[in-house]
Amino acid sequence: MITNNKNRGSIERITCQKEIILDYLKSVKTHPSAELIFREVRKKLPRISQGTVYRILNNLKNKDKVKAISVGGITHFDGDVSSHAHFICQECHNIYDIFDICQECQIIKEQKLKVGKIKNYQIYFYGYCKKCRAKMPRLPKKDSNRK
Amino acid sequence: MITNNKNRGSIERITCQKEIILDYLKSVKTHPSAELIFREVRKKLPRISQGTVYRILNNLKNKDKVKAISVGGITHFDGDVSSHAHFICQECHNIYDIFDICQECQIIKEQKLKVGKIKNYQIYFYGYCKKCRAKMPRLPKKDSNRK
DNA sequence: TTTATTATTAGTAATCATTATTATTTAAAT
DNA sequence: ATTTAAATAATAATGATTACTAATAATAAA
Repeated sequence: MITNNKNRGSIERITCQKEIILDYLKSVKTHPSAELIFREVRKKLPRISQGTVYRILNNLKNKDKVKAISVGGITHFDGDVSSHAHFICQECHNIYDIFDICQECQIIKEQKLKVGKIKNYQIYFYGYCKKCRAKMPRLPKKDSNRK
Repeated sequence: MITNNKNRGSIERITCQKEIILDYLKSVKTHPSAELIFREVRKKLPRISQGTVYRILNNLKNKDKVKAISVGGITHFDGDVSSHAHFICQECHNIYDIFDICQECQIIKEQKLKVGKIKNYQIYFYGYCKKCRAKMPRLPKKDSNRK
């Protein structure tokens, strides 16, 4: 029989796993990894599996409900989807939010390039944050061989 | 006995593996992954190992001889270390160079932020390139569940 | 409310890029 | 030529992420 559902194909279901993961990401100012999100969410849902966390995070990302930030091969997630950049400390690996940058760049405002239209963008700044700089007696060696 | 070598600590040796990898990266306009670099370099050095390629690429990156570009969990390398951004096509996954952006942004020019000094940065634009757009009858669905 | 349907999940195994290890090789200093 | 330690090749290990499958549970239909 014919359904009245306007959605073609699969219907999205509301589950508490989705809600708790999104609520957690909206509640924190940090940028947790999937692994950390899994550990935190498991406090509320002890039976949740890692695969579920990864799948839900990917779905949220694809729906632009969260942003993904790649740091040293690990994906971190940001519940704040407003336009902003990130500063990543090469010592403590903390991720800092940088607002007030995107309205300056004409390219970002126009969202157009010769090669194609910009759907999305990511800006990463790297350096040593002031906290870490204060702790350093000298600057670290350039080729530390570490990622 | 005391050495006259100005370098503190380890001495860097010149090897053909390093030279061939860097020459390859300088010669191409594309942005190959470590895996592809390994396959290409092996044509000249059939006995080179993957570990060597990864280590040399990391060293080159740490010495700012090459740039690393992270796309979908895979690290790609760019022999052009001049200031430029990248446009990544979400369909064909090609990486396009975008020049003429960095001189616009005051923050990038000043290299200073409240949180710390900018040593380095990466700008990624995402979208569908014109080539792929021409092939598409309609826009793809948002949540394709693919990375 | 009960039943049927199927999206979603939990648990686990598999994948795959990258890193670590170690014996061997080799560039360069003596 | 000999020495020495940096670099390599080969291989194993790691670890984040994905794939798979049987069980569960959110909706729709009866």
